Amino acid sequence: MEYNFSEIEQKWQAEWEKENAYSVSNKSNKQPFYVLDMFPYPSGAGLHVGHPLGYIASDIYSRYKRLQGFNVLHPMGFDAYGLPAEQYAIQTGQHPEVTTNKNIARYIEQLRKIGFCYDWNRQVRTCDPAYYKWTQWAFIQMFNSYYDTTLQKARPISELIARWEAEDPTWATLSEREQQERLMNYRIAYLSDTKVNWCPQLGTVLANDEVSEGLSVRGGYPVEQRVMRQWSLRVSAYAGRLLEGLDRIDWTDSLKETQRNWIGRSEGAEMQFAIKGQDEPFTIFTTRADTIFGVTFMVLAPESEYVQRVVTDEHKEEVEEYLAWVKHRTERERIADRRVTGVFTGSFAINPLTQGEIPIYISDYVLAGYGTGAIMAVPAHDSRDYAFAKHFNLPIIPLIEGADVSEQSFDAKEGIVMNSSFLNGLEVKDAIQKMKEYITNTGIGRVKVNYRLRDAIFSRQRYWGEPFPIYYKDGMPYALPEECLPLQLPEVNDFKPTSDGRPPLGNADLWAWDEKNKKVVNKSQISDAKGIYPLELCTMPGFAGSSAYYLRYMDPHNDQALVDKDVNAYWRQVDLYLGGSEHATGHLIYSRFWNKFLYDLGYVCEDEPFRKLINQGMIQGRSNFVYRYIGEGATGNLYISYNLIDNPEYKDKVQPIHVDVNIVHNDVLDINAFRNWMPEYKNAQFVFADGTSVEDNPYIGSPMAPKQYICGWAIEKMSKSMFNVVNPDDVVANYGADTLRLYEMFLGPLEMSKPWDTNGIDGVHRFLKRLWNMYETITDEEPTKEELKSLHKLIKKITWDIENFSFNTSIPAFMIAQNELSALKCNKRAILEQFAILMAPYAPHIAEEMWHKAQGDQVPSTKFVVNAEWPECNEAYLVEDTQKYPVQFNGKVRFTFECPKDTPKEEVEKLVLAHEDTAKYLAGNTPKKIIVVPGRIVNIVM
RNA sequence: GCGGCAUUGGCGGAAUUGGUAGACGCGCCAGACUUAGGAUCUGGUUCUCACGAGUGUAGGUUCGAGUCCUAUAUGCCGCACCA
Repeated sequence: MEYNFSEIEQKWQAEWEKENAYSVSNKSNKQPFYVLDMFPYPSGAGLHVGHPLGYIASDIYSRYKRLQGFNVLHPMGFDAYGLPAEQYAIQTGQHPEVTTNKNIARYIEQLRKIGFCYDWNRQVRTCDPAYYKWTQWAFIQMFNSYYDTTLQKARPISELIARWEAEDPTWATLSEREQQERLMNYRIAYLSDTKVNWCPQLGTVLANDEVSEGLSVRGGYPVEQRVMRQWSLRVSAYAGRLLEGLDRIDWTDSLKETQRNWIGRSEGAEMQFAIKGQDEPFTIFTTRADTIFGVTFMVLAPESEYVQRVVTDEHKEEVEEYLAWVKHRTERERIADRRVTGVFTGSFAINPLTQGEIPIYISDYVLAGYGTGAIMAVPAHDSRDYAFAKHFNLPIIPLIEGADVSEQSFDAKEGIVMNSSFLNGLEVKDAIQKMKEYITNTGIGRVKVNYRLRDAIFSRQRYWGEPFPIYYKDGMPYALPEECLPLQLPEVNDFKPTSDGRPPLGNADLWAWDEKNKKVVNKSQISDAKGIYPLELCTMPGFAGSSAYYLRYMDPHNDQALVDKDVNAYWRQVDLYLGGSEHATGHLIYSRFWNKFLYDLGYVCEDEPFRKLINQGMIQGRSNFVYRYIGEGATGNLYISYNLIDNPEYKDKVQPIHVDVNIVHNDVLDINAFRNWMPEYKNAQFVFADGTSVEDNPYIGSPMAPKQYICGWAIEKMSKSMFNVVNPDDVVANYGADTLRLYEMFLGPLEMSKPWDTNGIDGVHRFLKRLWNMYETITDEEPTKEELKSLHKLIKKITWDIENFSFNTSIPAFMIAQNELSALKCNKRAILEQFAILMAPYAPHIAEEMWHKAQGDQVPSTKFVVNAEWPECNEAYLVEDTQKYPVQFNGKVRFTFECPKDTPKEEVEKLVLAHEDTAKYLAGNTPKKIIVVPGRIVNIVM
């Protein structure tokens, strides 16, 4: 019987849906297990074969755990807010919600076809008010909390107020506005004037992880620095805990390193330097306190608040000029042009140890956002200080024996210290330690740990995002009462910023807060007297909605809490999280921060959200090329087969052109499809692999004309412009979901990046067909020792593979076992039943069918596949069941019809001719021949 | 510059705790069935005529190394004027 994958897969998908087979209960005596995929942003392009890689792996693991008796939570949802839908809205006027819902529908359809065991009842969408209610709720909690540095955790800000009321007599004397301003310095979600990454083309602010090399990650537009009043989240308060938490979770080393890098802990000292002629000293941060005897100048960041204090009158003009110049430089220019720049302030600092006078400079190589925005420069032992000293002709004092600083600085923290008074003769490491003790004891400074991690800027000047549950009274922000959530995103008639440059929500009319009646009213009514105030115009960034979605899946329909306490206590945390490493410094930092915050306030029971995390590799595209002849006498219509392009007559006379990989099979071009692909290739002529141009027969590789045009190939990013996008729907239609699943796993180790190469998928498909045939007749005989041995080897191997996420090595194991059993002519029920169960996580549809067959269930299927070829026909239909799909099939038609089992050859031929589908396609023509071959494929040749 | 990961036939890759290197698949070669093969099945396929050699390169540890150590090269990824 033919392996009719599409029939089998549709049948079981419908069955699973009908039975609600994968819905999960929060009440169970079983042990819980939570497997999560990073939810996708539903882009307009739909899924390509790279997307399901991780989903397939997590699905295998989920099904395995389920078969082991765990209660497995395996949900899916959509990260629905984002720039592309909004950009599209600006261009077309189409509401982002419409676009987004359309894209989501397409994603769901694509995902369903692959046979995942998601509990769709738990689907979440970040743009759904019932969902973003809890995003806004979390924001209010952050607004109403502060970070207690003694307890090292977030506490309600009411505790801070109570303490000030009790201990600080000035508190009561402050006006409400002054009190609010003071509180703002402590809130975990706070408003401040911050230097931000402003992207003019996108018209919005971006977080650090959304900017790369001075360009926006989305769109690649230039980004400049600007000071704006913005919401931020005090992520930096959690830097230490985010770092230390990494030691307790099971993530890959590379990902942990990336996060450690991003958090950037460095242990050093803060030291105070007096300014000559002033009372107040200023503070610098250094990790090399031991080099203080080599300080020959000081440098301030241009934005440093110390600048105005130290600039003398005669240098004022020069300094202002420099500051203006720095301000105008974009981030990109700064990165590209790293020439030494700077200016002298006219002031001198006093070295606290030598009492020597040291000139103070301003330069943009010192960053305002790190440490104190001021440094002591030791040119002999810091390459940046060295370059600066050389440029301004400042002295360089070597402090380490044997270090040659005539050409470059000696940055290494090793060697014996010299020229350093009481540190002389010590190893650098010991000198650092001794100096730390010295400055602590003398009070010159203190030991300090600094982090590179900055607070997350949380405002976006965009429409398509969560509105802030915030209104402004007397210029200060106030949170909406929790019971008023969600604050729904209002309608606007224009998605662009307003003409006076305010964010798009400035276009909304119904956008003011009536404090007394607790409702949204028209903004024309705004008046302090009536207690009607303006609402915040910014929306939240993309990471807001994705920071706690894993908690919401636990209890998605709860309208009383983000997640019920008991439910949270049952699932606890994500046991296995799968997704791309591109989220290492964004989502995976923010989520951990968000979770730790909720943990501090007692809303969740685990400090870390994701116990084990695996990064699946990216799937790259494998592009195909044809080679246009551009040598002498070229018409632009001649294409040379890849195997010939190095021949002397063609060498350097061909131009590679991307060709759609979907009209290339195993690197052989479908020449008719190529001619129909685009008008410019309509009259294409070829030099085939055999070196001739004669086309005896239009069928590729036909025996009557063994003409093959071989394409070249290259590994590139999968993208539309390279014509190398492979759609999973096409693979499912041609080979079935089970083949797709097995093949994606078979490609290589999950974590590694690898190209999608369709060559080779036939091998996996063949295996399934062979396996299928083993279930033709099943006996109740006792299995032999050999057969059992083969099965048990397989059980051991598959178990090990899944436990170790080594899915790629399972497919060979299945193949070997199938081969062995088939060599033993094994068709015993006991064996085949077990085989089906082992296959179930990997290829669930065929496994269900096989298992039912092994159980002796009636599984009727008498369909034949008919392949018919029409040379003249460009359009044809693929008929399956009762549905009719148009296909571009190069003059070939494929459809199915029913016919009793074991019908003789001649009888089948007659039946084919008599069949109504055949009649439809024959359209009065008489076929040259009908061929029935052992695989029960019927070929009709016209 | 700092950090992480990788490197095995024509190709993707396997070798799980230091123990027969190249499993399995693709491709290729030969054969069978066929008007035909683009279907299916069978056999072969690291290199070398062979002796032998062989896991990027050079050393080391070991009875034994793809696997451990040292150095080095190449590629990919992350961070990067972070004091």
